[in-house]
Amino acid sequence: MRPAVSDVENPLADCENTQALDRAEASCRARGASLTAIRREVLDLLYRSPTGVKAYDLLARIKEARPGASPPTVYRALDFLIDQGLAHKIGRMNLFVACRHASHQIPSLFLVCPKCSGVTELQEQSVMSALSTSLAAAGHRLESPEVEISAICPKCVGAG
Amino acid sequence: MRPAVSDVENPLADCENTQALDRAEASCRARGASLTAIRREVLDLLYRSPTGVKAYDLLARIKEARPGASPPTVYRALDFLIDQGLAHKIGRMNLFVACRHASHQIPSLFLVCPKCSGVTELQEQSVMSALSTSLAAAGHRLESPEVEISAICPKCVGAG
DNA sequence: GAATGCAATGTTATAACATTGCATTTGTAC
DNA sequence: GTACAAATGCAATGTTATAACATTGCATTC
Repeated sequence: MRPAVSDVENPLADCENTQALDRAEASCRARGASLTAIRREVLDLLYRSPTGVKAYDLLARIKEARPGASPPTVYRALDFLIDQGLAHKIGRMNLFVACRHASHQIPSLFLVCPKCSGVTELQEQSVMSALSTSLAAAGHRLESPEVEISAICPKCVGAG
Repeated sequence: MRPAVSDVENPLADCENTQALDRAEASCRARGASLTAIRREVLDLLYRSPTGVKAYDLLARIKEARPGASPPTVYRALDFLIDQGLAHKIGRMNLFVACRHASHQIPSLFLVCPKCSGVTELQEQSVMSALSTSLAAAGHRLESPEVEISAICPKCVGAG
């Protein structure tokens, strides 16, 4: 199966993550919220798992540094990050992913690969405007900026 | 909250359901599969719950007639119905719905209301073609004919 | 500097959702 | 009627998520 968390040491990526974490911290503060140590650690783990990670895998990783961590520890952090627009939940797969897009003016598509469980975030104006129009016509209103779609990823398409 | 299962007696609907069940049985047989009693009962319960129903609510209903029923009883039936294209699972809500469209040549949108958990199935050519184009451009291939979207339903939009 | 308020976290337990594995029965082809 | 596959019964377990309550740490007020 897929690794729970990116397993390659990569100092360059670490550096990018630190910057992203600092930006996230600033944007939380700007909203009067605080990216505490736990939340920052969870977000860091999400950044290191670009194709999504499960809550209990996160818990296992968090426990390495914080042996007392329990399910609520990670679920609270995840709820916070989702509230802050820093992460998304992929309902179909019970998978959590960091949001790579600074702000969600445009709703995102999440392509979930049913073969490898990988998640790709995509922003497509054309799809979203067609969607908005159809929803409005049906009397519905798009609520969440997250639309999940099962789609086989390029790697798995190739693998057959 | 919403009722687990449609609670109004309605002989007319019963009749429609019987016809739909018979059609479903025929289409299974045509594919070399068999819509057994349990599966038929589960599908019947799905038909009576147009906005979706949870697996353990189904289990409770099934147990009324079959006291020995257990989680695998309903999950196996649901898996079968999904394989046969007679039902869908809404991952975000752990909700199951009957499919109202005879065949899924066209993928369906499932509008899941985050307020009342109701599910509406919608077929929109324009959205789906925009989606197919974008996915193809990104190297992905739509796998499941089911696309779930969180959207507030007309009733809840009105309720504010 | 004690008391208060409050957000975050710790801790335990349990609810809710889903699957595995294996024994038994049923249906059906030969 | 034997043999085989499909379906079901059943118990246990695995997985995901939340409830309920206690504690900590820090800022503010008195």
